[in-house]
Amino acid sequence: MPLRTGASVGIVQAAPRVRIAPSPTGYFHVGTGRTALFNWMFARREGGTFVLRIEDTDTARNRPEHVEGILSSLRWLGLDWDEGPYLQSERGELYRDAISTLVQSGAVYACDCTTAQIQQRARERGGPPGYDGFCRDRGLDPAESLMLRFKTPREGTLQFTDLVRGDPTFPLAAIEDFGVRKSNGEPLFILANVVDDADMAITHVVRGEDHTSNTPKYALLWEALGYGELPVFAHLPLINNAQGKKLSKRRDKVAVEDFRDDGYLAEAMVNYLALLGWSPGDDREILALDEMVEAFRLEDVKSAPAIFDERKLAAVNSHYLRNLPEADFVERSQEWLRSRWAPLAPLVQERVRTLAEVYTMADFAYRGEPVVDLVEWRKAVRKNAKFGEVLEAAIETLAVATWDVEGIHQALSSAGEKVGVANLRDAQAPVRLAVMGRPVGPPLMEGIELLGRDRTLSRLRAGQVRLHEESPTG
RNA sequence: GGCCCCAUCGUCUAGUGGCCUAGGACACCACCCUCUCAAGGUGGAGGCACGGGUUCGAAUCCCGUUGGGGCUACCA
Repeated sequence: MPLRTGASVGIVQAAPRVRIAPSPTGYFHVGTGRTALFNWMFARREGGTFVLRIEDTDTARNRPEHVEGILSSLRWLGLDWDEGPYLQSERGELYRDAISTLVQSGAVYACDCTTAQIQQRARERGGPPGYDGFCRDRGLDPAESLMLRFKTPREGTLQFTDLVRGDPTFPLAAIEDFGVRKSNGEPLFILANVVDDADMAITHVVRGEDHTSNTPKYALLWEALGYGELPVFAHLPLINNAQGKKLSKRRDKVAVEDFRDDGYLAEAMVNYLALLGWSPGDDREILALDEMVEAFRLEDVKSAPAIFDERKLAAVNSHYLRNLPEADFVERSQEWLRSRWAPLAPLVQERVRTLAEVYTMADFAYRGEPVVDLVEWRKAVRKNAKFGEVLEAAIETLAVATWDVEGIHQALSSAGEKVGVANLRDAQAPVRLAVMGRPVGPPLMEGIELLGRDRTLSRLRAGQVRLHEESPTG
């Protein structure tokens, strides 16, 4: 049970405890990075504790190896945590206890509705989508393998303290009977989240604005569990793309590790992220970590969303790069070069005759666009009547391929079959030329895997354009 | 649709009723410096979404309109 001295004693304000609670999705979102940064700055500024908790309750989706990606991204950014990582997957007992408390007090009830049934009823009702409380009074046995839902009050309002956006008020009637436990017995996000925040004595919940509407549910659960005084909230504005939509993996570059791989310095990344939604209140734009900590106040965080502008990030980055002592610059650029080279080296070892040849076998991985050997390109086009068709088919199959050597191999094979080329080699030559620019080089599949889907596809498309330009009509 | 939130140059922001002829940064343009390109320096263009109030005075307070975003899962 958390103890908050500040309110009751009124003299000693307890040191705040904050947390970052990412879920292992396979990459570390820049928005999560910024949330982590703000939590971290707040904790450091106030002499508080920064807790790392991995929210991996969804066993069907989370992969344990993804946790390492979270840790390494946090370390790269320089955001050291004081406690954790705590894994929710190892804290099941806590959630089960909380659930049985809720069952005993009658705060929750069992529900056997399927999603389809819920939607069906909503349609017939003609009203808003969402759960209608159908099972509330059916008295289903909560001991069964059924989903458990929280009995949300049907009237009244609920308000909570939010340091960045005033104190939002929600009408309780708008909050449906949300689920707290899956039918397989696993806790749902909101339950685990609340139980852990209480157990870890979190005093300030600093998270993205996308959680604002979860907060009433959070508060309801918190109260039902008898946890006492609610934490203070701070919902940070979201980071949007140029279209004004929240950054998503599907359309945008969002993974912290992608920025690292593209050659951004961690200190530049942190500096830029800090300035998204916050400013020290004066005209300073370039700030060292300790200067940011010194000036940081949650109350100064803006409540309007910000658009992520990579050009400005690049400007901040170039500033840091220029100001590096020469020896550091040498060291860090070498380190970056090496990280790209390491996975490639074993692939070219048995092909090069001199170390100098390493360069021409590897440059495709370093350049934005490959250096295309036009003599070889034309020769290959002449020899293969289906050159263009192969590129076309490869774009289609690679766009949806599983991104590993096996998946890429399958994609290229089926592309070859689709256009009816005699053997796999004929299907590969055009792809290799388009992607690597040369007829020889590292193994195609491995090279493509390393390059990544986006760059591979854009090179194939560039290849199609080149094909047209190279062969005027006739 | 319902609920919540937001609104200063293209973008990130300063601004919390008079210091605002709205400041800075990125991007853009011009010039200077310069063996090139950068970097650096100087200057320029560019904004308070709209309409009502409140006030001696509104970017700042209130209301409305418009526009935008988030949430609305047995994901987190």
